[in-house]
Amino acid sequence: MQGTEYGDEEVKKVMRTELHDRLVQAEKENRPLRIYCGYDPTKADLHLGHTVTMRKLQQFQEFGHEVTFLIGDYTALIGDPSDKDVTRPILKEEEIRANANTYAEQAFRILDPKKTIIRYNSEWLSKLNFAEIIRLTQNFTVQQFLSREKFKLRWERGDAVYLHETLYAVMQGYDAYSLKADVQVGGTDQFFNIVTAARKVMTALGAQPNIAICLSILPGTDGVEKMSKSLGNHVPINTTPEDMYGKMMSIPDNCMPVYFRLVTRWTPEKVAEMEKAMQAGSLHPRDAKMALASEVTEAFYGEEKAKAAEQDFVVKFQQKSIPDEMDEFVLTPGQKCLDVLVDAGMVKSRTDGRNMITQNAVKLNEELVTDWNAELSEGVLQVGKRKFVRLVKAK
RNA sequence: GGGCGGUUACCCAAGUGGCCAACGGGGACUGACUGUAAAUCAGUUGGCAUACGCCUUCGGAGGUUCGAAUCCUUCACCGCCCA
Repeated sequence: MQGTEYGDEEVKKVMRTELHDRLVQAEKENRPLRIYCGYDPTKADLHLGHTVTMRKLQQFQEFGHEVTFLIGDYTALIGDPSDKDVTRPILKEEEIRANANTYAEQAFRILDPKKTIIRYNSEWLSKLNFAEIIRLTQNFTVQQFLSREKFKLRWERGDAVYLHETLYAVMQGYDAYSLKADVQVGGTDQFFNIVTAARKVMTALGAQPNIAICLSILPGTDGVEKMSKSLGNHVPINTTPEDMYGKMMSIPDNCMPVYFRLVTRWTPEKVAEMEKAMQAGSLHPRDAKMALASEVTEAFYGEEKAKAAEQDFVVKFQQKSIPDEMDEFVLTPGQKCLDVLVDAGMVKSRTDGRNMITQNAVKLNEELVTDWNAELSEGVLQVGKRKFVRLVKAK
């Protein structure tokens, strides 16, 4: 149950008991538990935040349970109103399909492809007829939806709450029913969808309600907002080991504990131990964060590449020396420093380049460049802390 | 359908004829300090120009004026109220 959060101790207790009972029941029936988590293919790239639930799925997988990775191609037609306080733009079907394709591939960096069942919810949702939908919605009152925080907020502000948005939770409930799910994994923002909607739909249709595993929301690299690409505080999955390691090092100290629980493979004992050591002062927060960055990077890229990424980080940022690999830029005779900065894409404009130079941000071979008309020789040109380019002469 | 209010740079937001490339805040970037943490201090944040200055920008188009983000006309979008 590491990293779970229900906002209510009672609910947590109930879920814990139910999970225990269900395990016993499944054992008797000589079958594994059926676990699932749904992902709406609304973006092309996944980030670390998405992997929180995948990691939980993976843990179940390790214990031999049956895991379904559900791609919400049909729910993506609506877009989950849970995590937004504004109406979502509606995606085109082609976009959804394109995104869906990249999802599974990225998910398999965590989940075992051989043990994972991939399903699309259009499979059953597209077959429902109007009468069936009416019967499903009879289980809910408008008040239930209006009392949800996100809808309530919009209601009070006088913003639109569209009728179709209420169907999202109903659809998710029908997913759980169709999959005969024992357990549904999701973020705390899924609490309503899982606990209220899915369990109700399942019960109404005569099935055993599924058990919710709600996980805390992973904050972004700013340490405050929920990780999301649009806020620019995300750690993408499709990136380089160096970038991933570096991004991990930029998270604030105070959100390390959340990261420990949500994105590492560490046991609760190990986490407790590290936190204790940090408090006692025997573990430097920086070293703890490096361990965290290594662990996360290793989970995606393997031990060897993670070690290399760490080395790269130490060299580049802690010792502030110049990295081995960087892009090359071929000098043209007569080209001034400012031209090089602009042409090599190191600065966004000549004005910006001038500012950088006057702010002592430009170095050639570790020597400050103060004249933007200087003609540069071969070597390594650096702007700010992390932009490097190797200047070479034309052959 | 009628009345009123709004649309300013990445975001929020001030500006209601010249002193406006446009106050302030947030964010971002750079430097100092450091652990690519936090906090703090200093600077930059339309483009071109090593300066003087010039050019483009305040929802779109047109107009008034020596001069417009600011006034007028019109179009588009958004919000509030009445029907």
